[in-house]
Amino acid sequence: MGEQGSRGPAAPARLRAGVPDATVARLPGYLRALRALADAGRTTVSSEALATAAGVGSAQLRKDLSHLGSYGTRGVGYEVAELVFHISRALGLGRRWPVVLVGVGNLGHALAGYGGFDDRGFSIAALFDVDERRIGERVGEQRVRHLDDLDDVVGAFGVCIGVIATPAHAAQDVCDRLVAAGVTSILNFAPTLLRVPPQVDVRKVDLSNELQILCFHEHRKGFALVEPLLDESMTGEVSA
Amino acid sequence: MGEQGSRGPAAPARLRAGVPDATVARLPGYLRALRALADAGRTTVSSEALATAAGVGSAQLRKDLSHLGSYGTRGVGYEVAELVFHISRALGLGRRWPVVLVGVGNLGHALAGYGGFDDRGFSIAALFDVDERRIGERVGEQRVRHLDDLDDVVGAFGVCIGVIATPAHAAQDVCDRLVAAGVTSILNFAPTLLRVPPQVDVRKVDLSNELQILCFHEHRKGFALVEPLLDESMTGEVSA
DNA sequence: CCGACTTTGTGCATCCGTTCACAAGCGCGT
DNA sequence: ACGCGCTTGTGAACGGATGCACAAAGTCGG
Repeated sequence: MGEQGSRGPAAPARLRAGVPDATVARLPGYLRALRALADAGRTTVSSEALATAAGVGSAQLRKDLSHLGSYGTRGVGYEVAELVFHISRALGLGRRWPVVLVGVGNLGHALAGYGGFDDRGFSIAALFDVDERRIGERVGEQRVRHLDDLDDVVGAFGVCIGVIATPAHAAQDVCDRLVAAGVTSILNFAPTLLRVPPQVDVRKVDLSNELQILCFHEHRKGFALVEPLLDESMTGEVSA
Repeated sequence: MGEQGSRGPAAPARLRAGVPDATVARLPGYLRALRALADAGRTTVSSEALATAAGVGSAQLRKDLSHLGSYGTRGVGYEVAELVFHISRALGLGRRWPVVLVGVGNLGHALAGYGGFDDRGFSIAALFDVDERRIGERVGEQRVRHLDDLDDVVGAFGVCIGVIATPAHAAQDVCDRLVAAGVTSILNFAPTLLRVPPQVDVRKVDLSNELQILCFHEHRKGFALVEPLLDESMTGEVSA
């Protein structure tokens, strides 16, 4: 993607196209912090205050926001409502996004009942499973449908986001069917690497991975206490 | 930090201490891919094959592994079992880590029943909630205990990892109690930013965040189809 | 109307992570 | 025994992200 030439002063310098991934990943956090501030009655907020509320540095916050445009007032700060609007629009939350969820086991139930969906901008278009015993079961406002109906639902609602909450062994097959039906963004809770065509985005959430990462740091903390600067030669030959 | 002089062949150059975070975050993925290979009967694997299985580039895999040591054989590849051992050890998975889970709602149930825990290296030391109606309920092999018992359990099992699966409004309080009890790593499923002392690690998993990030890319795809190179001037004045 | 104070937006330097490309090392066939 | 081909490990270039520090720009009080 070639974005060049921000030099032209006549052009309003729209760099909307080039929002770095790292920034995008933080925008939802800013949005949440802003909503909390709005609920608390604040109408304006400084970069310092918002950054603290979102858990980042103020310089980083300003740089992130600068990628969306100049929506602050120097000497004052940002207007909360305005910033919410602009961040929402940058994230594409202007419309309501229908989402399909596949796999209505323990996790699927939890996700379907989670506030995170209907909360802001997302609605569950349908729940799917392949287990005959679950078909027809009511979960929230939806009834569980058979995965074979996927194409119909995706077509009818214009769904482009799918959530996979199946066991690992079924995930790739479900993924393929989602992609075939036209879904182009997938959130995967199954502990498997999904193979998808290049135009499809996948994000993975894996409990086990996260625990192992925490575990590493915990492990290091332990060593930091006992032997701050020694290398661990004695643990080098446990095998054999 | 100062690793220079690979010229000295006598010094074994132990850089175990300096494993980059980005590398650590990928190690669990390598581990999973290696286990899959082992289950398939493979005893050795090249960086190219393992990288493909883990969804990364081969150069990145080799560099990541080089941070743990030199456990490959040139011209051959890596021995699967050996690599599993070394990565496991680097992650601190040599022992079994007890974990406490707070919040036994929909999500808590799902997490407790998830294979990811007992699967590899983790075991649930106890489940906690504050809702009297849930105290005593059996979930898996555990009974739900009251959060007031937290200190006892953490002390008795030497727990240092806690998982928060409560509603957002309760998360900070639960977090404080976990930290006070001695927990130093927290996996947070509640959509809130947790305030913790600097020595405590927090990782956050947020459904809504992930969906919004996907949403952004989906949003961009839509524009890419309609107007590949135009900037979106007409969407600039939706307000007012 | 002006000057002092506040806060944004951003150039710049730095750091970290990724990728390339290749020399070093190992096994194998002859 | 020896060279050939394969794969690792890593130096080095590259690109992106982070944080600092300050000029630009606005508000507010006098």
